[in-house]
Amino acid sequence: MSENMAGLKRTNYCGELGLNDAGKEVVVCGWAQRQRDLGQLIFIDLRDRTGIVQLAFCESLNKEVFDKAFSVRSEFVLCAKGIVRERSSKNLQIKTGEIEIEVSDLRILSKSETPPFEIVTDSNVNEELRLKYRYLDLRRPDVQDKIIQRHKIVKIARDYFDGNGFIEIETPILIKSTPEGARDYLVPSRVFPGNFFALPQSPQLYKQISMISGFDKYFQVAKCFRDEDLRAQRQPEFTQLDMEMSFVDCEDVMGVAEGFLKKVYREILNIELTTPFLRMPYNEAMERFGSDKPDLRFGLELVDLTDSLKNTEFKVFSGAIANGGSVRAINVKNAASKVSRKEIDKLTEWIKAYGAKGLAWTKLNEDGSSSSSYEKFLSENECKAIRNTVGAQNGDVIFMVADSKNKVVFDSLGALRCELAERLDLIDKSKPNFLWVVDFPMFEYDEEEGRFVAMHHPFTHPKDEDIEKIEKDPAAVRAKAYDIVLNGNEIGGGSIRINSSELQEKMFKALGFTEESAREKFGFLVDAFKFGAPPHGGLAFGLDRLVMLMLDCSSIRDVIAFPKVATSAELMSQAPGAVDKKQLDELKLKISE
RNA sequence: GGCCCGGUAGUUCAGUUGGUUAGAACGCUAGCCUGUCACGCUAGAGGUCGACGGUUCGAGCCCGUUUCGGGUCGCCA
Repeated sequence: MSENMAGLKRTNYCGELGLNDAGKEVVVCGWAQRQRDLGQLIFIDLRDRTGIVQLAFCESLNKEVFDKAFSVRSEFVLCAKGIVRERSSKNLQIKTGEIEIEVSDLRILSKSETPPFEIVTDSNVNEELRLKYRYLDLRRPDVQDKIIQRHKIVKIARDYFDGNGFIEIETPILIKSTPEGARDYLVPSRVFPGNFFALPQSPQLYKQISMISGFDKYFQVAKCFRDEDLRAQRQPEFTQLDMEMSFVDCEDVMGVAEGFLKKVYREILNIELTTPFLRMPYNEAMERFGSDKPDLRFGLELVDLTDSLKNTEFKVFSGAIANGGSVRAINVKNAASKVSRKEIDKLTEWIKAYGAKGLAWTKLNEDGSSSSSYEKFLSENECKAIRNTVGAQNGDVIFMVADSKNKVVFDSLGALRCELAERLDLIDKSKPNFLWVVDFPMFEYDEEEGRFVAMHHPFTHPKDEDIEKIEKDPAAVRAKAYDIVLNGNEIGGGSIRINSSELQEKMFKALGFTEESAREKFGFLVDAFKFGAPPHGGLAFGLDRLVMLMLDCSSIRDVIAFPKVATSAELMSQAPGAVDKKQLDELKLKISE
């Protein structure tokens, strides 16, 4: 039978004891990390969230307690009372290694089966098993530490925003579905059979409404939900640090966000960030890096070869250009000896995932010889022009993509750029690289829907000078939107919002909403705009992603206590699960076979 | 939905060209041990090779299907 703690009260955490405590009687609680039985002497390492302390048991001193210690196994929950003693043989590798506790009273509060994996730092265990036994995985100090760091980051966020006059407002989790954007998680209504709530993809509309209500500065640690497929950096259920401010423009919001990052980096990582961060227009980011979230820790910039190649006989290039596309290249310095022909062939296959039909390349060897996939189809002048334009010298490798869609050229070369930098170890990982991408296009054309859709969301304010183009030339309208990028990862984004019902209606029209559908979906917001809406704007950080990058993790699952796997199932609780027929009946739902 | 990768003792892995009884380390169990701290020594237990089907005299290995997990494209206003 397990024992209780009657008469004992914890006095100290394990990891906090030291030489200063020598001679004191203490009570500690925790899990048995390991028991070492030396015959007439037993040591137990006791672990709690602060660290480990050694308990010592001597058969000749206290036979009853010694016998109890003999029976202790890994992960038993113990409570021990004893005197802190300076050790005769110290272990300076652990924080509490100068002392031990000579135990006079030991309680086995709970026994444990042998755990399916050892509870140690840096254990290399299959993630599926770790997630099934997440409660054990979370006992591992390194795993636990990430969750504690996350707590500290959230605490800093609350303090920072509170200190700057923001008010935390909880917005609803059961809301109305708005089928723009990501797929909603739906919750059936019992009271209104056939009707559904949606879980919020973000608190967007409510935080805007709270501006209209006069709260002026809003903040929330907000759970958000998107029923889309997962990625290493994406969970269906995630947390945003969400904020909104009134009477501001872009720079004000970005300044507040920078202030937060500065504070959190200083307090968590002891890194002093230099603000303001670089601002880069979207068009420049795409042209130079093929990405709206470029990683600026390395070069490998894209070079536009369209002018040199528009008249070439080689139809792969000239055809792409004639159909409205482009030919662009990356020149990789001194890579000829590091990138084999076989690897290039693999990259050619790899890049097809991004829509590229192929990967053209030229390898300029150190000895002046060269090989190329395309030069034989080009004139000597064209070959020279390419080499000159990209600035290639002996030892370099040129990669090129041609496509009639610029999006394909940018996406594929943008991805190739990052892949090559990773493979060739060109990334300066010594410090974090922050960047604002600004001046996003207001609209992008959706071929499937056959209409323009909002790139950010339909409440984004266009740049004032572009408002007149909304009807005539929607593709040229830029938005007062900004994304914050860290090391090539989007960690947040926001915008100044529309605050006039006239402009909002104009936007809905440009997006192809009929008056009725706009009213049906967002009528309450349009109505609210009619009653004195201040100019306002805001931003949301993807908290999970920010924490992941700050703690140098490769998966977002590492910084979420109970994450979901690729199928969006949760392996520990086995969610989602079937429900009783009675529950379905109450909801007037039937599961079709 | 597409493509790629993976699944062998509790764990991490090895397993040759398809060939006798599938191995190692750690963990676990028992015994011994008074200063260990990744304690040590001795002995032992532990396997549906993810599942199903096929090829074969013979399958952990080859083929097909499937399941679970990872990565990625689509998707993610």
